[in-house]
Amino acid sequence: MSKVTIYEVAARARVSLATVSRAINNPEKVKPETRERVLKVIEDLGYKPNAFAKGLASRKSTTVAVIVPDMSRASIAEMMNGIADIARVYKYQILLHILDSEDISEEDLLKEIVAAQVDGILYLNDEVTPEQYRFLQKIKDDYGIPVVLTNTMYPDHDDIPSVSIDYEKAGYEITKRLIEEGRKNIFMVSTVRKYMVNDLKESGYLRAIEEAGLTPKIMRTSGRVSINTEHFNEYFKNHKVDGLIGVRDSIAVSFMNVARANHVKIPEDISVAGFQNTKYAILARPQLTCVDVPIYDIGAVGMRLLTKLMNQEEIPEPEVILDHDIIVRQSTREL
Amino acid sequence: MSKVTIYEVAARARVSLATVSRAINNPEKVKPETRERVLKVIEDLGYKPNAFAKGLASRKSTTVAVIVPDMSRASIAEMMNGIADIARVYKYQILLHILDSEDISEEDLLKEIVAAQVDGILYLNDEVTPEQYRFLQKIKDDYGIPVVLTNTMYPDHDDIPSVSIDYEKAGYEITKRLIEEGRKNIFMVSTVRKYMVNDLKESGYLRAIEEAGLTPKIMRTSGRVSINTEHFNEYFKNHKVDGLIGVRDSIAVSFMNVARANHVKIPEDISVAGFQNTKYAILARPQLTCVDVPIYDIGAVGMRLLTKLMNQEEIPEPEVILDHDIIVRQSTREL
DNA sequence: AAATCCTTTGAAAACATTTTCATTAAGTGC
DNA sequence: GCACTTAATGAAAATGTTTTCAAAGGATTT
Repeated sequence: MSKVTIYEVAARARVSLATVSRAINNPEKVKPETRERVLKVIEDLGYKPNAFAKGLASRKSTTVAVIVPDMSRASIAEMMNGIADIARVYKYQILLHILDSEDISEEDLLKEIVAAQVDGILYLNDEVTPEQYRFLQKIKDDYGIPVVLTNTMYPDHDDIPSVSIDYEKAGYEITKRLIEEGRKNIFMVSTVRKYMVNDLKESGYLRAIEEAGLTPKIMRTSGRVSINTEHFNEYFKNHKVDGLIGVRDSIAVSFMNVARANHVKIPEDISVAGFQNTKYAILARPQLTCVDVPIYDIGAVGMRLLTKLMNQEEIPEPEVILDHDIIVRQSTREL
Repeated sequence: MSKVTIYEVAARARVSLATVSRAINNPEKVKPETRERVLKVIEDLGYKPNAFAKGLASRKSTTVAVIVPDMSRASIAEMMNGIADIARVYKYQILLHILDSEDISEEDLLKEIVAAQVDGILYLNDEVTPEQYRFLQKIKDDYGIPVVLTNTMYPDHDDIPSVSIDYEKAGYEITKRLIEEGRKNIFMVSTVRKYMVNDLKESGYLRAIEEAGLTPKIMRTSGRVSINTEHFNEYFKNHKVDGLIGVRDSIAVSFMNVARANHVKIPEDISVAGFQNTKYAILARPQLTCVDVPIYDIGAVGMRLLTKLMNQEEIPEPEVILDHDIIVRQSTREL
């Protein structure tokens, strides 16, 4: 059956509770032969310490809260894999919070998380509003719970550590690549809704465009693929375009679909590039050139960073920037 | 600061601990005016009950464990959204376990989950081996923790409730559709690794093929898109094909890519269909005809079912079958 | 041989709730 | 006005650990 407690283990091993607890948590503090005996009994009885009692007594939960906006986004899901792998290594459990589309009651979430007594928080939202940032600071300061941001950053602040790539640089590089191909009318297609990471991509784009003396052209569209088709058809009827960078792979792919339906050749007429290097990029025809974001690693490194913070270890740098690549495929010209 | 306990609330409201507890958990058992007063103090102090103490004393965690094989699979991720939405409604927390690719030590996982004192378990793996099934039965029987399977089922057993669509029927219907288009050489492309759901899809395919007096042709490929290209090129050089059904959208899409690279016209020469109705199906050209699996709903219904089991409510039917649709797009002929 | 220091262990307190049981006060029926 | 029920509350036990403190015993030093 279920409930075998530390009492039974203690009785059977003819030791006190304290010794059983020590045999489990501080093995070096108990005589080897007693330890053996205790562990044998634990094994025989299939004893597993009650997590609540443990958490209550030790004031540690070995649990981290992971807050995500929407699990169906490929980047979020892949980050979860990285987080889970590292969490497993360091024996942390993951309490998952998926934010409700609109009514994100931050106050409630805060309460819930604090009540759950997590040891740390991983915040995966790629948009961090000023309110959200303050709210995370509050958790950190008032409750002493460490927080790590992944795949995003909050400019000019480094009191909350973050793990990301340099999106500005990536935006710059991918734009530069199209410029080097000789493209003159390069659009960046971003989202209507403002995301921090997309702003950074845009900054990088602008820097490259201005450096080259070209005119920046930013179009904003819905994140929804189905709407894009019409939107693109409408918009690009009146705009000259020979290069296009989507802030997400899916945006770039849906643009390619529209372009090809209009008998525009890619990459002969237009070079197209995206961000993220998801399966969409590979399944598309032509295959999509894009910035490869090491999203699994971002999750893994973020989790690792959090474990350090939870153990009060020193961290050398609160803003971790991972390397990115540019994967060149058939949607851009060769140089 | 952090730790405001029930003692402080009790003191401030000039009542006993018991009354505070009741005001929160059994409001009808305390006089309205006392309740008001207590709740006011709770509000003022920002009191939130300690989850560990609560769990320890009440022997309930209001937490469910969700076990998934790999979060980056689109179907898994979308199911999580459904699960999380329902969990939120019923105030359950989600403890996420992502199985490690190969070394799934079921024994350890069992221990971990039982130790975490979860009230229920949602098992999202779309493959359930006999060992895994026994292991789930053990959790259910030995520890009395309810378990629900989603997007899969275990044939000839109904002691563990499941939520899924009728994959056999779906396989039958989509095959029938291609037959009605006049296709004679219809392949099903399945995975090398055996999955229960894929077996069901194959059964349905076989039934339709045999009914029509055609020859069944099942090809097995890796799940990995990158490998498929070569594999397809090789295989279909020597096989006549005018219809193809992929057990996943991504398989169907990668086949279409290969076919079109070989100047095969879709749907004129070959009709192609897939399963799941993911974003891949919409981003592909031609857009993919496929079985629409209500994956969000499967997650949501599974979670709802679990809440009922956790509250010892009667459940009318241990095997819930949700409806599916067939979404006809441009990768198949019109009828 | 005494003093000191480790090592090993156990008793009991602490952790923050829920829940049971008892008590008091108030309401109801006759 | 009395017995009886019901509503509201509090005291204390129960939940299963970890951790502190003290003690006992053995080894080491002087």
